[in-house]
Amino acid sequence: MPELPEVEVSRQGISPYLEDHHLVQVIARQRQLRWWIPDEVLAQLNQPILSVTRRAKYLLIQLPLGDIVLHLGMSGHLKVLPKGTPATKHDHVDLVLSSGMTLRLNDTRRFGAVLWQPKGEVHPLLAKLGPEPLSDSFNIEQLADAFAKRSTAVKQVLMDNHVVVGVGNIYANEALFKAGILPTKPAKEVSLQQLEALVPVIKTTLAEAIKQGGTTLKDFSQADGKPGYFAQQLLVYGRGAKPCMACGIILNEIRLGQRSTVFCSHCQH
DNA sequence: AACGTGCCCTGAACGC
DNA sequence: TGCGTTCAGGGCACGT
Repeated sequence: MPELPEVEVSRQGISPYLEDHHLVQVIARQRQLRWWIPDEVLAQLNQPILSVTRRAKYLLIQLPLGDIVLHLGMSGHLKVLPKGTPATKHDHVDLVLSSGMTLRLNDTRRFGAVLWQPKGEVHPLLAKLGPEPLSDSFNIEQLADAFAKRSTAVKQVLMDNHVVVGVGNIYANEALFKAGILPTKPAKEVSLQQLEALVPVIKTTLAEAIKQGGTTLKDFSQADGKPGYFAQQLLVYGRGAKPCMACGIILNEIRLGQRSTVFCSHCQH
């Protein structure tokens, strides 16, 4: 389940193998992903790779004519392997490079995507995304504004990509616990004081996970070099019915918008 | 505009 | 043992 930190660490991991190298071929074994790049575009991708960037959980492989946009979905991960390495189950796409290496997308559940964004255009799926959580445009004023008219549970609003990107279910649970906010609280009822706690919690939690992932990551060219789930300590996620690490009472687990939600009714208000 | 629900997908865990 | 069911989850599409 790549969340934003894992996507960013993947970007850092694959970037040295892609930037300033030439993309010579795209091998598609499985096109039935969530979205698929037009075939006529695939035919023109023999181009140098300028850079690898990230927007939300999308990776952008920048070419002179536009960007290949990858999304890892729920179960996707990337590996860099020598050209010709036999494909295994769920190895759906290869980007073959002039260096003799290949970027390979493996995605068991196929919630991932490969898209194309022509130079100078923003793909419709990326056009309406909210601010990056680690940027200055994600701040207390912006979040207060986004929460102002929303009576939906704050956790669901936080996970809305139009409000802020990259806060998935795990981080939403963790951040709300750390900020002492009840996930079920209507977003518009979150106090200024709580917002002032929440914004820095999100930033530091994500930044710390990226930092840990970056140090965990050794060599993306090894099959096992993918970043696993970071050693970060989860305080509430996956700990329903277990004691709260802060106060010891039993953590509640409910479903909110069909997502597992864990919280402490004593520590969160 | 805001909100709730459905759907895509595989594999693991669980129940009978 | 071998079914069938449920769950996990990002995020868009759609109906109200």
